[in-house]
Amino acid sequence: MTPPPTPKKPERRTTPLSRERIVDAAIDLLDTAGESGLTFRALSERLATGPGAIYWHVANKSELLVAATNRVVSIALAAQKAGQPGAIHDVALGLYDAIEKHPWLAPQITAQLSHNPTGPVTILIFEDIGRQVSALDVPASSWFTATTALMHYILGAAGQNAANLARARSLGPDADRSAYMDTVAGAWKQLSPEDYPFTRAVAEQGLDHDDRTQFLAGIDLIITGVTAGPPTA
Amino acid sequence: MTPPPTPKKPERRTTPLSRERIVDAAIDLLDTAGESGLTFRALSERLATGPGAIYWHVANKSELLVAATNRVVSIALAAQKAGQPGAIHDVALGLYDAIEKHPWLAPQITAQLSHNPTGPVTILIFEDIGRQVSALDVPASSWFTATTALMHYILGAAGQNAANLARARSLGPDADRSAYMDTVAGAWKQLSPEDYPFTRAVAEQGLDHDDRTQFLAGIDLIITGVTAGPPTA
DNA sequence: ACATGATTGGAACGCTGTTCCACACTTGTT
DNA sequence: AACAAGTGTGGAACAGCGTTCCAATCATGT
Repeated sequence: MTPPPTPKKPERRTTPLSRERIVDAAIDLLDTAGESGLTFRALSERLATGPGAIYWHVANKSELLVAATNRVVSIALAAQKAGQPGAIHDVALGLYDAIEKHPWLAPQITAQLSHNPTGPVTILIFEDIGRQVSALDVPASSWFTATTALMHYILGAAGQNAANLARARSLGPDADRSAYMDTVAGAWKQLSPEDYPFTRAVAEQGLDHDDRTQFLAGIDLIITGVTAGPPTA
Repeated sequence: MTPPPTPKKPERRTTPLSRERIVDAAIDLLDTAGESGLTFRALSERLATGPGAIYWHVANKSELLVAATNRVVSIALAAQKAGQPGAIHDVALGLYDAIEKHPWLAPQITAQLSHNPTGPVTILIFEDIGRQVSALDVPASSWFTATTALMHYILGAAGQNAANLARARSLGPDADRSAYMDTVAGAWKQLSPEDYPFTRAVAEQGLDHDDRTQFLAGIDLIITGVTAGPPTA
């Protein structure tokens, strides 16, 4: 509605290269080209600049990865209501879906849990899961254990699922997760019955083909443990 | 007792550079110099050879990491007896100790769970944990969920603990885990009570200073969930 | 004594994250 | 209107990485 040709603000240039734009491009690159696809040269090209310019806005690659992770996690956890029944499912599925959409996320989060336990990503997730745990009817003494157990299960299982999906897709666009799980079960059935009786037995009974149901079963298992048996603190 | 100078077997040369020796050196390098310390050049130097020679015995770095992981995990899980009460604790602590001794192990295992779900490391761990689960008095339908939950918790929690330990050591040789946990709790107490009520509450009540007890509490929590509440399959 | 094939180790290639610096552009002051 | 200052840019250059290549060496069968 106001298109005079360069009036007062000549608009520095087309899209002036901000930290936000860099993080956006980084996330896009990670999603499309994978973890190893994020390089400063590829990023430069996509942003139509040189590698040096990026370093004006971002200290190094590590900080860039933290920022990208933080952004995605924040969005995933943004819309949560506390205290409601099934609220843990919402938080868990929020992370689950984010990790499925961004397969690089799970390794990144676990790496940041290790390298920076007081960092924003760590606290964001811990707080969000923990809030649902504290709404459960359990003594405060088991909060930490319960939250930790849930967090590790969510990140591990969701990461595993995302990896399975990515692998299934790489085997051909027609093959879905279901077909891929059959492949895995098939491989497991080849194992020696003497050395690997359990894995074979599980393979025989068939792997679950509904990933979300399987994931939530694990969540419920832990919740059951939390509410059923605090061993008298 | 038999020191004739080079009798029949002149002994090719001092230590002829086998795949086993390479893996040994790699593990040593990972333990002492960390994940980023394992390079083919450092490895060459330690083995008194060139980078090219290593490639005769090992296809690439990825395969070398798989072999190193496999070796350490195999040893950690070697002495396990099935079916005994508390056997899950033994398996869990076996992995826990191995990860504490080799801080690079947890990230490696989770990466291999993703990249190669039918690989030896994956199956080794899954089988060993699962065997203890199947000895529990639960229906076979919950075996997969229970084993998965335990596996992810063990790897996540043990990895976190190892990272904490490494971090504590890097802050000074006198500081132990206990002092480090106080540091973390201190940082958490600085958080805004409005945005992070749960994390603050947990920090106030103090973090557990006995890492193994804390770890086993999580294991027991999951086991309780497994035995108490299969929600009527 | 020779030929063969299994090993070795150093040089070289392409890639990475990162640093450096000469250049443009915007802005505030005269 | 002209200039100084400082913010932002982008391309060149560096060290180090995994990996490949190949001429030289060793152990061995003939």
